[in-house]
Amino acid sequence: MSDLRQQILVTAKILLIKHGYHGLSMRQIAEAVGVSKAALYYHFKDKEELLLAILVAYLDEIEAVIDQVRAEGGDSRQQVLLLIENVLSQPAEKRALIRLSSQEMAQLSVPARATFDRAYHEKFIDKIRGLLRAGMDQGELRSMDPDVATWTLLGMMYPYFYPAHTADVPPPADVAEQLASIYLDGMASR
Amino acid sequence: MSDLRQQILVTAKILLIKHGYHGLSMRQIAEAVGVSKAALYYHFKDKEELLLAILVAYLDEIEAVIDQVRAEGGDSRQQVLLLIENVLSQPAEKRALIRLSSQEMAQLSVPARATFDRAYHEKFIDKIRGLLRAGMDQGELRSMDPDVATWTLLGMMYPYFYPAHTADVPPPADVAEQLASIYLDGMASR
DNA sequence: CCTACCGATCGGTAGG
DNA sequence: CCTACCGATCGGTAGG
Repeated sequence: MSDLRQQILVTAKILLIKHGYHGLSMRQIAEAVGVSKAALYYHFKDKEELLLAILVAYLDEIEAVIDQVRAEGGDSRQQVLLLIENVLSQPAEKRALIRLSSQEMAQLSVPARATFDRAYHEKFIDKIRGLLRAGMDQGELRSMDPDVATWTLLGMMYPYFYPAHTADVPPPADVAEQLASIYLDGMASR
Repeated sequence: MSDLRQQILVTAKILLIKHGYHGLSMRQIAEAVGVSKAALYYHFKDKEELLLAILVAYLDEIEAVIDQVRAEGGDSRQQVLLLIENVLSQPAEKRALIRLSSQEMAQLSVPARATFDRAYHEKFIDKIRGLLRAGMDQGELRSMDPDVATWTLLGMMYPYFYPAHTADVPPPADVAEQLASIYLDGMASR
């Protein structure tokens, strides 16, 4: 992986967060990096491949966060708290990327969307669902549709993936506590 | 309000949901309506004003839904259930617009964003927060930061504002029940 | 003079 | 990786 490729990814990621896929031009990226537009096309087949590289690289980071939470042990309820804390304490830029993943998916071509969707579920959704399902099996969480449980947890964090809420800093730690408290009480086994 | 203006709004709304702001051209809208591009510019100063008109018109619909829920009475916990049921049973197109509102806000110019932001809070966020705060004052909901309570409720519904989840039909009624159950148990007074 | 458009084209920029 | 371009399309506006 060349230095320039890395530099392109870093710069393009920042611009993508600010402008979205269609609002961002290859010309713009090239100028920000300080290279010609052709240089971008040397490293990435087209605009879509560049977007995909940014998003998939980020999915790897998310996966690492989730794996770390699961490895740190504790029961599933502690893991949910830890997950919320870890996700919300990410820098605003990283949280924005989670939102962009689902948001810009619709802009992808059919094959690219299929590729991304697979990684999105494998590295992100399925991992969280696995954590929650384990908690249900252990009787630590109430038994319900694991998909609804997963998307509810993600959804609760979603507002903090928008710039409007973040003001470019992570939300205070007590927001994570409040979210965890609502979710865990709502998901308590009965 | 002329017929053509209405027709433009209806058509542009559908295209906006599919393509997003930057992915949608005035040309495309004009062709879909069956008029010239100049006709669009007769009714709307520019592309941004058209987007704004679509979103603000939809905020009025949301406001009506919330007002209706509050008018139907019942305690705040019943109103939360009713709100979730009503929002999730909206057609996929309407739910997609809620997501677009927050999503495309970032693409607006500074003055346009200020205008929209005011309407967004007045007709949507503040109404829900008012409902929840009333519930807290009555002791029907646990006392906590009303903003966190509001965004948690909205966030839980967010996944169902994405096409990936909706498959163009409303989620089954028991999803609304499950969401309400998690939220209301998590928000139960203690 | 008006409202409600039209066909054609402007200067720039898109992805490649 | 660059310079020099392309076919097409972008948002917006001219005169009538």
